[in-house]
Amino acid sequence: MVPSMAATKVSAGPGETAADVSADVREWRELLARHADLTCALDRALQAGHSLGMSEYEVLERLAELPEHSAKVQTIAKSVHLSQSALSRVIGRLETAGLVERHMCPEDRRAVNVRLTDDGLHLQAEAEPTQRRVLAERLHAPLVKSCQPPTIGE
Amino acid sequence: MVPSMAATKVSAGPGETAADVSADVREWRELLARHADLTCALDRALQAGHSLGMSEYEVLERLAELPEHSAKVQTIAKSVHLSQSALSRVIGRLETAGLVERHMCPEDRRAVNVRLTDDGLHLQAEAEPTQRRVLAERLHAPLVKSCQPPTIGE
DNA sequence: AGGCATTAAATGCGTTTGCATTGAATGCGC
DNA sequence: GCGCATTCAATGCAAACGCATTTAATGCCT
Repeated sequence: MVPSMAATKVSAGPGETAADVSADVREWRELLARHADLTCALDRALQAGHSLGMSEYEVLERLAELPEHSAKVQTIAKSVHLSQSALSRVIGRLETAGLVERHMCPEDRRAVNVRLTDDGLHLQAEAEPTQRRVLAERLHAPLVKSCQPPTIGE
Repeated sequence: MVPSMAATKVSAGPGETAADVSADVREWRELLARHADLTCALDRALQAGHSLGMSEYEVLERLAELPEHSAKVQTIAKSVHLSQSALSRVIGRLETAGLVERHMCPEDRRAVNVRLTDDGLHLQAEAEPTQRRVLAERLHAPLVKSCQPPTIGE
């Protein structure tokens, strides 16, 4: 081994053994597993119940949290884990669905203001309990690696 | 404030207020942020240093962990967060790159054994320190939401 | 043995994503 | 005022994913 010597911050003391390293790996794998489980379950629940994808819901949620229910694309981009281009398209889909409106920003004509419509606000309010329920069910539940397609029999 | 409160099972009494619920949401957002940060950083590091995507690396890693460096597709599928079809294609790419070989399984001719080649084993061994380094750097680091494209100037 | 549900892996297809680029608007320096 | 680098959002494009389907091999049941 001894690949690149200094692994960033040196862990003080004798901690830097293989045990610690694989502790990182184990933690990373748990994170991956939890993320996959929740992502999958949330996406299914939101899609089935409200015809929304996770990314779409996330944008609606951020807007709903603001008092004015409106923000510039660039602002939304900072609180959502999507590339600028992907966000632009998500907003496009939401607009097509009538859930948000795009308005030109008067102070900076490059920017675009995205505002929740009444429909959008309603839909977010409807979908929120679904999200909360899934989170409550699975965020701390033991991992079972079950995220098959709807399991047609159910 | 009441941090360890069991949120999963129904909270008896008046506990089920917005505070508890949004604790779930906060935790979920942190998970999302951490996942995005690590996924992005790992993908970049693996791609830049070894021309590997995260999914490819994950499969190589799983195989490298086995004493025989070989497993059925179906077995790999259980330890990796990919759909069966996505996994099939990842293996296809790895095969094209000469990192694994596909062999028909003699006992069950439907199944396919995937075996690490020497090249694959080497590459995994090379890439592992990269992965570990990124994990050590970012798994517990404060979140900064920085995952722009390579920031060309650097 | 013959038929039928089941399981394994691969593939067609549509969707979503990110990178790179484009086109427009801004603002800073001169 | 006039360029020129910068910033914002949208779009072309290719990569990767998941779902549904397909093809092949099994196993069971009669």
